[in-house]
Amino acid sequence: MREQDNHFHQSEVFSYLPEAERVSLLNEASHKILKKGQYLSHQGDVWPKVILVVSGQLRWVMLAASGKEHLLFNIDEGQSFWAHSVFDDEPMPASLCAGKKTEVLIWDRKTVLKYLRKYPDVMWKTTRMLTRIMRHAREIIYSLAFQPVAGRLAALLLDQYTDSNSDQIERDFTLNDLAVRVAATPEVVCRVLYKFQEDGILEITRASINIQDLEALENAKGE
Amino acid sequence: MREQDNHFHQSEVFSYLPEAERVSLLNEASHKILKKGQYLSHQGDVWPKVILVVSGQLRWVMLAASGKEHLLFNIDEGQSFWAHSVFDDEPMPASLCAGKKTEVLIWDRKTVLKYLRKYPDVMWKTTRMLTRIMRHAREIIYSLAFQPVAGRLAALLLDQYTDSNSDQIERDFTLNDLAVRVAATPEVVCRVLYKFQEDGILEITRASINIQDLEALENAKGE
DNA sequence: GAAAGTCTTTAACTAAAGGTAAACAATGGA
DNA sequence: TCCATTGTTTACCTTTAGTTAAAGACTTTC
Repeated sequence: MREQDNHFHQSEVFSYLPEAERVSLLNEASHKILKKGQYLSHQGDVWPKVILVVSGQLRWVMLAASGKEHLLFNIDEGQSFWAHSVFDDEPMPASLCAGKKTEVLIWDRKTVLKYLRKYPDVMWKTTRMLTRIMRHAREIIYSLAFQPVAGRLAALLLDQYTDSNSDQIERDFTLNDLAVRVAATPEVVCRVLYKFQEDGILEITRASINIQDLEALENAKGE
Repeated sequence: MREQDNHFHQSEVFSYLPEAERVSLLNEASHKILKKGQYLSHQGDVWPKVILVVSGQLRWVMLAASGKEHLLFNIDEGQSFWAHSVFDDEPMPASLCAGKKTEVLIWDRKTVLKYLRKYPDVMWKTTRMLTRIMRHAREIIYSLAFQPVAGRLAALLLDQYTDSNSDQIERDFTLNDLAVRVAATPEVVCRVLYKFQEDGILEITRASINIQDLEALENAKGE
């Protein structure tokens, strides 16, 4: 087992397949490298694929008619994603776009099903994965319906903070990146960030954001 | 086959089971009658059940810490619902509450799985159902992120309109019922409705809402 | 290193939505 | 019938968010 294949062997559903089958399925994957900003699939396409991000990051982005966009979640290194069309043959409800240079493995539905059909218990694991995504969608709806921008932004910062392990957050994202995640504009995000600084919750420089008062930030998040 | 069991035999996943199995599964259902406003399950409970609404209506309602609520969708007569806990044993992300007097059939996870396990292709149908719900959640997120209250309300009215077949909508719902669905307040809903009337899109009386200009309403909905 | 472009920050203004309160209509019991 | 309750409507005010514009900081490219 090659080291770079670990992500695959430990992935959410496939890890439950017997090893021999896993190896065989891995051999049937096609391989693609995306440049930053390149699209893997477009909203509206019927695209019955299963993917695994080997390195880099994909973004699951919803596009509005007006041209605005809303980033629902990232698919990071090691994570897999089962396209909606796999299950119902309908067009995709959002687009997959590389956030940086990204390497992915791709399988067709029929390839994956060929393996899953033999293992009903593994097949059943896909329902757990879909439920996880539904729960995530629920959180997004909750925060849009009940939380003002400040609350959603606080939640997002706390997310970043838990990923890194210091209370300093590197600013390797733009204000627009944040805005697209909390369904707001860069100007509003900027204003809210400086409001947090005024309240002693954050300290902002051009290179980083420091969390000064974790408890207050949790509080701003609500609940 | 009794007439009142038709809903079950034609339901989203179970209809794919062989008839003998279906009859047997139906016999294992427990039966419950809910009064209007009564809860079948509460947000936060682990509740691994599958249900079918025989008559009446259940509401899938999200509760905020503040006490506000947001109605995500209704489960109407003949529709089934697979609780999240069935798939992942985690607490339910919202509550089920009867919108009127409602009769439901209820199965435990283990009962349903006993049957499904024998039919992997039927089991796979659950993924299609979960995907349908995910797509619905996506629409809700879309409208919260990109549409103002007026757009969401227009979409909801058009929904009601397509259900009835006249361009008159009976007002058998309160302003609060509407507000809870579009994540707003009754006062704002009222204001928007009368704004629509001003624009010649609707005609409002205390008993009904008339659609005067369908195209303009479609337009207000966006896209 | 200069120029062009992108990103950040601030301000002033506008629009949208929520909160509160009060008047009014309809409904359902007692 | 009257009263209490619930739902509707309107007005006024506050808060929140979006728009526009402009200046400054940083990056990239030539």
